[in-house]
Amino acid sequence: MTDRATPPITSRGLRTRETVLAAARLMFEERGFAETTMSDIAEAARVSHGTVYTYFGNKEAVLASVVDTLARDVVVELQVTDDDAEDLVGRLEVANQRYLVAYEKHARLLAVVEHVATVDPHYRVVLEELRAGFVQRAVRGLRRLQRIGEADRALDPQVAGEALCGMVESYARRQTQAGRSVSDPITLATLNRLWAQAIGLTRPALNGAPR
Amino acid sequence: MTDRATPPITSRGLRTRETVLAAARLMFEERGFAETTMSDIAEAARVSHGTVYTYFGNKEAVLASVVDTLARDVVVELQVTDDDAEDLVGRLEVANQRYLVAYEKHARLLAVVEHVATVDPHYRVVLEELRAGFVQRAVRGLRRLQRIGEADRALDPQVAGEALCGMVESYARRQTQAGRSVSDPITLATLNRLWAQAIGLTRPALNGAPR
Amino acid sequence: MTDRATPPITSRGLRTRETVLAAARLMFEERGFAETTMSDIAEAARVSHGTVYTYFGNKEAVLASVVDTLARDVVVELQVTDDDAEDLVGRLEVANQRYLVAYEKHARLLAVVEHVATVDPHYRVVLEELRAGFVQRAVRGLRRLQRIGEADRALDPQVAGEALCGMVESYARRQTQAGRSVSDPITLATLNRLWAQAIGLTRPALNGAPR
Amino acid sequence: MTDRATPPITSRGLRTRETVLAAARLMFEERGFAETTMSDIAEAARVSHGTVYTYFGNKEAVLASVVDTLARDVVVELQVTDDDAEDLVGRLEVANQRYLVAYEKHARLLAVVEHVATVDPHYRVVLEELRAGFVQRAVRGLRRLQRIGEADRALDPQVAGEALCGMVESYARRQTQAGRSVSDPITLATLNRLWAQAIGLTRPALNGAPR
DNA sequence: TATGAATGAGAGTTCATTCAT
DNA sequence: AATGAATGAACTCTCATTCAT
Repeated sequence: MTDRATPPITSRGLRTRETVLAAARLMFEERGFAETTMSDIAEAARVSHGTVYTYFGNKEAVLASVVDTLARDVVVELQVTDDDAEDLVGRLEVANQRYLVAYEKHARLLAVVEHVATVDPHYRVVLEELRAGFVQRAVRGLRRLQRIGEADRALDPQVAGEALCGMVESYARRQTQAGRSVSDPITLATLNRLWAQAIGLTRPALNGAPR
Repeated sequence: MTDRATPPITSRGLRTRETVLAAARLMFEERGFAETTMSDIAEAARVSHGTVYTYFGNKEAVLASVVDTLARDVVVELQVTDDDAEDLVGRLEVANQRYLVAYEKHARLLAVVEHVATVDPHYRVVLEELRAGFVQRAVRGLRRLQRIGEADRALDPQVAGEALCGMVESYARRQTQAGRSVSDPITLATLNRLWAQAIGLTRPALNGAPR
Repeated sequence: MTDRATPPITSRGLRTRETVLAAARLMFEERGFAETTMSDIAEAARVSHGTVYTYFGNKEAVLASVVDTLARDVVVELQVTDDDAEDLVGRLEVANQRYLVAYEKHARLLAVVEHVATVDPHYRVVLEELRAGFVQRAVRGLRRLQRIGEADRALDPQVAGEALCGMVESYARRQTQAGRSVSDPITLATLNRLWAQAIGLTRPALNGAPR
Repeated sequence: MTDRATPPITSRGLRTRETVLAAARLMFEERGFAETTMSDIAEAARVSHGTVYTYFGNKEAVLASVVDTLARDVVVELQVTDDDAEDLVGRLEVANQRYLVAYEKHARLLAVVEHVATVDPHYRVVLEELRAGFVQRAVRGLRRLQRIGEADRALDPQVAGEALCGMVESYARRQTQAGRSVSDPITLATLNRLWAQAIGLTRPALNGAPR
């Protein structure tokens, strides 16, 4: 009941904590949360059973920490610099590429989070936030294009933004699950073209055909 | 060792089996497979603990049966009649609507299947097959439109088909998870329009703007 | 609790009872008592689950009935007629042969009884009685031979009788367990010769060497 | 799946393991293997339910360990030193005594092993090996006596050896089961005399009559 | 008489968590 | 800080037995 986990003070403790965290992530990815035991984690980290409890109050806390790290990483990886803020299409393409790469990297852990999210609302929020950056950029980009008359004004930007981000994510998920890579240029080009045409991007802005 | 579970013979047995199956589906949807206990199922079905084992050899077998029923239902629900085979866009719209409705109905169970699929390859196949009908229809439709010059020939039909189906599924998933309905006409119209424009459908074939 | 088992009245009932009994014996022999389930018995008898309870109040009662039949059979099989009552050695040889044959026939069930006897004293008595006939004949025979000066008078007839019967039973058990037959003439001859020499039977009474 | 039972490292763990093992032996002896529950063992060892699983992967493993200990003990207890290797009869008498004492000590556990051996061939081998030493000594002894003309050459030494060892074991079993001791000098003397006479040992080698 | 559905006590086993060292 | 022993609640599954038909 009492939270017996204390933050590590010595550098040795810090190292151990990191080791456990890394091991936990690996195991969660490999087996899912419910199917991973604390022993699995301890074994993978090559520490004793009880050591995990030195740093984490319980199994839930381990997951929370793993997901926390994930969230931090993803935010960084999806960052699109503001250079060349006017090239909206170019920014979209960069964002999509970043997204595909990041998704591929974290796909297995994301699947775990998605599963626990069906039971624990906290993780629903986390997922929401992870996606928010990607979606909001898309929605805002679409709005701007509609305003300057370069995108189909008949589309609800929120619905369209979410749907198109979903398209990319969904494709990434499917490919990743099937063990196929998703960061190849052809896939990227096709998705970009679908996206651009879907929002009715007027021709001049469009790059050449994929392949 | 031996499969102690026998199919019911009397109508009473049949009724009980159905009750258990329905209860199991509810519990799996609510808590996921690993998090549901056999007692949960028995309680929900208002039968004794052991009765579940009268009809299902073990927990896995219950899931298998639940998913089997799901698969049967989905196939029927996604069926698009061959009437008006020439109106490709109309057929696409019908298919999308069917899909959204079916997805909404089965979303929670599908999430469960998706989770167990990460561990058990058998369920990967099941999911694959569930999606196959929807995706193949999309891919074939796109190919036909490309051939008659009414869709963008620069697109890889397989990638595009999968991506667009993914777009619809993804949208449905997100909305459903957030507790929002997905079968309203505006959402449908927007998704249809995105789809149509994405594949570069020439204007005449396109219905009016959504809203 | 209430003894729901009623003795069968119709001939059809009698037949069913016999079928169940035979099936039970087979299963007990094959798996032992604890490892045999009522379903095993029902299945082997090709009757329904509940039918067993029509004739036997519970699992214990089935075993009791099986063992009862066994006891009756064994008594008959070990019977040595009183013809030629004077040829003591001949009678011994006949008794030994009878015993070996009977043991081989019932070995597997006897092993079961021996096991339950470790827990249930009732079966200890049953085993005692099964052996009693064989042992008593040996003891009485030895006493008579000692009296007429044809056997070693230094032996305690009770100990010797039990030990020699044990020798035969033990040999039968071992051979049977190893899947070897025990009713061949060489084995019999060797055991007879050991027995005869052990009690110091004076030469004239002894038959020739085995082989 | 994985063998969660690890050998103890600390002396405390070692002590606990021994306690559990001893308790298990007691319970197996008292009730047999199938009839003993893991809770019985835990209770008898005064440890918690789960502690048994700390040291033994499952119930089978507990039995295996108990039997392993038994086998080691028996080998030591049956050892007959090679002193006075020429006094064959003396050695036989020592071997018999050792055997009776050892049998009495382990009778109940042996009965358990004999029962599981009917189902698990591994234990058949174990029993075979336990007896092998005793039987082989007898067979070899008899062969040597036959060669030097001091034993009945008409006997098949293998059959005779097995039968006579069986006689001793059988007697020990019966007496032990009936709750009587077996290590008294009269029993021993009688068995020795029966054995000696059975193999036709010529008089000079024979010690005086029992009693 | 016979059937098969239903029951529930109880078995083996797992594993998150606590504790003594 | 780290270890490994110990715990016990909770789980899956079995099976003797009862009951309605």
